[in-house]
Amino acid sequence: MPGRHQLTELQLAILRVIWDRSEATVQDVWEALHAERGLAQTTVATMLSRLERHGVVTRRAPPQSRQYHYRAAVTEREVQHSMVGELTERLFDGDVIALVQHLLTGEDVSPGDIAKIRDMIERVETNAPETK
Amino acid sequence: MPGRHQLTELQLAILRVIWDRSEATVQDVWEALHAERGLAQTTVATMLSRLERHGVVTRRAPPQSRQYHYRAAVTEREVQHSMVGELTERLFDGDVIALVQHLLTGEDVSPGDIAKIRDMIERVETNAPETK
DNA sequence: AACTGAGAACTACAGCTGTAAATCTACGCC
DNA sequence: GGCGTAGATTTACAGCTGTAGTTCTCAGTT
Repeated sequence: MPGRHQLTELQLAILRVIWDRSEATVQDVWEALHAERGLAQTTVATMLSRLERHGVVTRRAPPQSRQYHYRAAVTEREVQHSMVGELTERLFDGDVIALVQHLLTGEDVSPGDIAKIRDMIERVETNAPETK
Repeated sequence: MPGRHQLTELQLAILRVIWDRSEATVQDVWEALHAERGLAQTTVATMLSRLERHGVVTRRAPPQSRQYHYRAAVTEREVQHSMVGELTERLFDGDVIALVQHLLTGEDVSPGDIAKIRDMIERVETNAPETK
């Protein structure tokens, strides 16, 4: 039952590692990130502790070892939802349509993308035609 | 020629006041915000100074008074673009389509909204039919 | 039982935001 | 020309992130 999450770049990178393998140790996360970012293990450990304090991840030590295993307490979808929601609120006054319009009229979508979106809409409309 | 902007809620609120009237004093911003947020004038002043330091706004004192007038150095559209871009990068690995899909399949868009988006797409496709 | 090493926990610190009190400064008035 | 005051500037501080060194602890090895 997570509320609003505003996660930073690094926090997301760490979470992504955990999501990918559904459970990870400090070692695992460090191995996955240190090539790109050159972080120290203690940095990763600190971050994971804080994320736990914030209820974003949970941890537990398996019987034989005292090495903690971290699991996500929030799904990627939940995080996406709350972060996109927050951005929409802040930047478009909560108007999702305005956000979509921004995307469509921006220079980041190619005509091909537009076509894809059109198809997506078609699918959504036929699958959920509860237009009542 | 502004680069990446990651603005916070308060910073955006302040900018929005400036955008709305194209030029604003500390007083103006304070008047617009203190009802909602109960900020002190000095708080607003501090924020505006820092925004100026970051190049997000500029200021100038008109001849007769030495009360600064602040103007935005970035447009709302630029900010939207860079913030949405950043979010897309972080959360959807830069895949705009994935973001749109997230929006379409989430519970925030009603069937009516979907229809609006369909219309928008139609307009975009006919206006810019460079599908070559 | 003492020793060591791996991993966890604690401590530290700079830079940022939000918040605002305290202080400086210069213009217009008596 | 001194003085009040409006507004700007300076100073302050807590809480957060990113970053990491230092220290503690316990389990297994001689």
